[in-house]
Amino acid sequence: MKGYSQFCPVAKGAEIFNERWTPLIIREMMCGSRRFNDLKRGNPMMSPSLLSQRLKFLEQAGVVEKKTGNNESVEYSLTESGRDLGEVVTRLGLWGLRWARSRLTEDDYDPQLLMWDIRRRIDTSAFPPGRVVLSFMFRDMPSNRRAYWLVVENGDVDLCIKFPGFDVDLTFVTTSKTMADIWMGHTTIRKETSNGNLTLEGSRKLKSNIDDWFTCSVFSDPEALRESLT
Amino acid sequence: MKGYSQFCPVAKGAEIFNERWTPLIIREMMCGSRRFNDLKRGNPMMSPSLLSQRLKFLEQAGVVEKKTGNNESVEYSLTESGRDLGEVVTRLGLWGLRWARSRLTEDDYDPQLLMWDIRRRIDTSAFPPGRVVLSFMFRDMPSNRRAYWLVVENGDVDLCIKFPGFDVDLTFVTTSKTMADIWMGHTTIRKETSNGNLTLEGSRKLKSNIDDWFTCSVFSDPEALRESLT
DNA sequence: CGGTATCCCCCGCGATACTG
DNA sequence: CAGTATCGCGGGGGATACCG
Repeated sequence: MKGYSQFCPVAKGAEIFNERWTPLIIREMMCGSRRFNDLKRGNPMMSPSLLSQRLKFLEQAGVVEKKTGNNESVEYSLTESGRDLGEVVTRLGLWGLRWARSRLTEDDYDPQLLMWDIRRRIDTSAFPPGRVVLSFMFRDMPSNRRAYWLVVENGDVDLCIKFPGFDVDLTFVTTSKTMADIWMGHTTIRKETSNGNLTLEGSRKLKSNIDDWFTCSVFSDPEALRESLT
Repeated sequence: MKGYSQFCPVAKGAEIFNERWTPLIIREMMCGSRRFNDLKRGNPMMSPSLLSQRLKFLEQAGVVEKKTGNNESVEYSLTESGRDLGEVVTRLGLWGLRWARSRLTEDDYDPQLLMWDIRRRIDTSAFPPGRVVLSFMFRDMPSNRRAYWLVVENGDVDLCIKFPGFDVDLTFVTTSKTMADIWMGHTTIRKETSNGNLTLEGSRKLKSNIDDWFTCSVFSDPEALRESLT
C-alpha cells in the first residue's frame, strides 16, 4: 500500500497497520504463535508468499522480530513496538465484538479455525495425567470438515482432522455456529446443552469440570480484556 | 476488500477498519468535519469518487450517518459505533506518534494539510474583536506552496492560499518540518524561536499570548489523549 | 518445516472531467 | 457545494508449484 503523504500520526500508523491481514498476523503472535506455519494455520486463507511478504514488511517496520536459532529453526515474535500495536488490535477486536457481530456470514464459521483457537486455549493443567481425547462433531458441516479431535497429553494439545485411533473420552456434538457462539461468550455450554444445541457424550468427570479446562476466547470476557489495556 | 472468512472479532473489525483511507476519514469526523468537501480537504490526495465510495460503505456498516438537511445540505457524522471506532483511531495515532515517527518522509510534510489542521484548532475566543490576519511563510517550499494566511473574524477562521488583501498582524517564517514538529508537540514555539528555526514578526501582543490562541494538535499531549480513552 | 518462485487476474484506486 | 462518470494501470494478492 502506498503512503498517505501526511505527517499525522494516524496516517503514519495506518501505513503500517492498515494493510490486509496485518491485524490478524499480530493477533496470532499475541496468542503465542511464533512459527511460520503456525501463523499460517491461524490464517488458512492467506497465501504463504503473502504471509512471507507481510512478515518482512513488519520486521522492517520494527513491529516483528525474526530470530533464527542455531538449529536453523525460525521464530517470529513481537517487538515492544509490536506489543504496543497489539493494543490497537485488541481494541479493534473489542469494537468488532460489539459492533460487527451482525455482519458475520455463514462463511465466517470455519470449524477448522475454531478448533485451532480452542486447541491453544485448552487448560491442560486441569486434566489428569495420561492421555485425554476429545472429539468434536459439527452437524452442519460436510463430511470433510465435520470431525475434529484434540489429543491432550503431557501438557500438549494436538489437533487432528482424522481419527487418531485412540479411545475418545468426550464428544461434543453441535454446529459450528453454536460452538463459535460459546467460544465468543455469546452463550454458554450450560445454556446450549440445556436447549439441545450442544450434546456432550462421554466421561462424566470431564463434563462436570468442563469449566476448568475449556477456556473460551479472550474476547469472551470483554471487561477483563478492556482492563488489560494500558 | 474481500472478507477474511473468520468469525474472530478482530477479523470482522478489520474488514471494516482496515481499508485504505478509512482511519483518516474517521479522524476527520472526530475533528469535527461534517461536509463532503471538508472531509476531502482533510485528505487532499484522496479522489472524490473514492471518498464517496468509502462514505457509502461506512454508512452501510453503521459507522457513519448521512443527513440531508431541508436546504439540500448534506452532513456526515459518526454514529455511536463510529465514535467507538474512533478510539481505535486514537490508539493507532498514539502508536504512530511513538513508533512511526521515524518513518516520516519529506513528502509527508505537506504545508497545506498542516494549515488545514492549524485552522481548526485556533482558539478564536482568545482574540480581540475585529479581524486578525496571520500569515505563514514556509521557506523550504516552492513558491506555489510557500505562503498561507489565516483570517480570523467573528469566531471563524478562513484559510487562504492567496494574499487576502488585509493587513497582516503576525507572520510565521519557518519550514514546514519545524512547524509540523511544533504542531505535534515534538518541540515548542519558544524553543524554535530561540534557535532561529521560527521567526515571528508583527504584533507584540499576539506574540506574547500566543500560547492562548495557538492550540497544537490533540496528539501533542499524548497523556491527556490516552486518558480520554475509556 | 519454512519458505520462494511464478503466473495471472482482477479490481482498487488515482486522475480527470463533468454535472446539477 | 456535493458528488458521479469514466478510464486505465499497477500491483496486490490468490493459487499453485516447487525447493533446500
